[in-house]
Amino acid sequence: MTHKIHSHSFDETIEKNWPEGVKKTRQRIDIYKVLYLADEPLSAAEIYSALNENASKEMYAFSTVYRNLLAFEKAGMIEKSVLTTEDNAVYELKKQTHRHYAVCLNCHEKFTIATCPLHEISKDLETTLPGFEVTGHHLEIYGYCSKCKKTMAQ
Amino acid sequence: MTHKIHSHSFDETIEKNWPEGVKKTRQRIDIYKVLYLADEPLSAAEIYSALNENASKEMYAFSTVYRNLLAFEKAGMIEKSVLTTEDNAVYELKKQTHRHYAVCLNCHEKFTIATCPLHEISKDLETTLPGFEVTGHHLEIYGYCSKCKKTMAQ
DNA sequence: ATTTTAAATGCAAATGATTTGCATTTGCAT
DNA sequence: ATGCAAATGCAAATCATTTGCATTTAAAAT
Repeated sequence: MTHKIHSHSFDETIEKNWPEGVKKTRQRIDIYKVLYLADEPLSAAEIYSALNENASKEMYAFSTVYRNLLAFEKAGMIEKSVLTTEDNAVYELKKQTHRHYAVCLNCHEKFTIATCPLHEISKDLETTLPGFEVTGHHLEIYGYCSKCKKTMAQ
Repeated sequence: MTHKIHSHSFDETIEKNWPEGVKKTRQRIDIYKVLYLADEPLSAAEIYSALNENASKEMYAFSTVYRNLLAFEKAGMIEKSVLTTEDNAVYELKKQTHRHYAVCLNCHEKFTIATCPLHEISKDLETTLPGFEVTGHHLEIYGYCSKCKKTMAQ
């Protein structure tokens, strides 16, 4: 996370997606990069750890992480969601592609779901709720994975 | 919520849906009844208020509400969910029919969505995740309602 | 390049939801 | 009726998240 080492596509991404009104600070760029490099939604604590993991840098405050996640969310850069099985929120960059998960209520393992139902739903919404502007959605399927079903049956 | 006055269909419901292993206590029956009478998911605080609203009865403890919601959830009697826009969980009885909402990120108003995509998704799941037993799901669409869009544009 | 200023940061303390330890009470099986 | 494991009530603990305030900093204005 030394921000002097930029991957080519990170520079492009940040260039394209950083909104006008959002002041660029060292900590914001680093938080953005943590989210950019993550392959799944991260909690504030995970982002905080990722930032402060590297002993060679100064530490960032927890409040800074939270305040900037809020700022990013308001600016439409990220999406926040809360899983039923977890007691904290998770955050991810808004991307064209996204995934949904089936979550095991027992072991909390997440299994990726192939389909995303947004498109059909949003069609219906246009007629049902005229004027409502959809900016995101969240789908979570829960139940028990095959492994846990066996364990719990015993 | 005086539990001596039972509506006919509440008695039937509780009779049919109360699982074997769950001990019936006064407080559990009252909590169940609050959920039964509610027309939308309730937070623990709302359930607590509904229980203790009536000055003529003894008070129930907050911990009792939480512990029993957990017990109900484990027993498959209720469903817990956390909305992105709220900072607390909400609970509702597991019923055949259920609704999803479009939530306004600004005013937090909830608009009912006509469609429920569970059926198509669960078909896909059977092939994608053999062995995973779906017990519930949660869909949330978010964005901005027409009223807030106007307000925020100014 | 330097000054200016509103916004961002760090820290510690506050908040709010939820959980837990423990002594007491209560379903319900014997 | 009796006994015991499970449920309750209360207060204190926990955990995620938010906030107040003094200090620093990005970036606009000079």
